[in-house]
Amino acid sequence: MPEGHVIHRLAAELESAFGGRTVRVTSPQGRFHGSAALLDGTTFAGAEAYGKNLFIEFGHDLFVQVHLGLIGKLRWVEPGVVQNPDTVRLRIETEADAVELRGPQTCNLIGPDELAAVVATLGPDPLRADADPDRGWQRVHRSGRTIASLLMDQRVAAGVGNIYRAEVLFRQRLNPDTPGNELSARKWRALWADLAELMPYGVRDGRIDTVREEHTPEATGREPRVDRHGGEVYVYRRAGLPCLVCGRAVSVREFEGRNLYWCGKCQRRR
DNA sequence: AGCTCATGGCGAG
DNA sequence: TCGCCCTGAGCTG
Repeated sequence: MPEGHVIHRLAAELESAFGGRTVRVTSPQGRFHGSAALLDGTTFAGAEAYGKNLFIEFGHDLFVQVHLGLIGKLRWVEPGVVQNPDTVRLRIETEADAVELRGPQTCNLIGPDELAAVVATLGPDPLRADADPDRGWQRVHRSGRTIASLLMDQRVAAGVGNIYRAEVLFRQRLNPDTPGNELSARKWRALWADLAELMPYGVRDGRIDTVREEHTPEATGREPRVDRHGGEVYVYRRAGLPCLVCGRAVSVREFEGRNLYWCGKCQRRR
């Protein structure tokens, strides 16, 4: 379940559990064994998120780059016993806390130069204080690609994924097919400001909530999405259900290999 | 028990 | 644009 908010939340949790402590580092699965052996017994120096990338520093200038991809998970577990070791790529633990990494797209031991190179490929991250939204705009306003495509491009806004894309486009009442070069600077700024407002809630709560008070299913009498867990959203995975604002059935279509959700009535305007 | 899908991203063609 | 990688939850049978 990884969009940027999850990664930032994990970075903070890792810091608070392991910061400054000597840690056990292993790869029960074996696929990261060589690197884990190098890190075992070192000091956990810090963890930081850039978009969907997590960088964990051990000792001095030894970084593990983690990217969860679509199915990867980093979970807190009981210290001591390892369940299903065959899928645990990386495990970090002290006497008090343990965390396990399964199914990551990336888990690499890198140095500061490689870290800088990865960060250089990323656009501004709405969750970072050092983000410069204008870097994203430079790409958007020169592009004939649609805003739906551009928002999934990590060079435009690092950390945004399929849920935040759908939700922020809905909240801004923006048609997903609007070409970047037809978007006004004002609309881009509003889009960015909305992401910068929404995503910290995701970090704080560990779930994505985007629905304003007056539009909740309780307030409107309309169905929430069927998923049992997860936050309250306007359109993501609500295809066929009535739009929480206008009542029209929410649309879905496959776009660039992913499901794109939107309301054909609220988001008519480009 | 098996199948499908998922909040990503890459490389081949 | 497609296939592929990694895992596990939530279905179906």
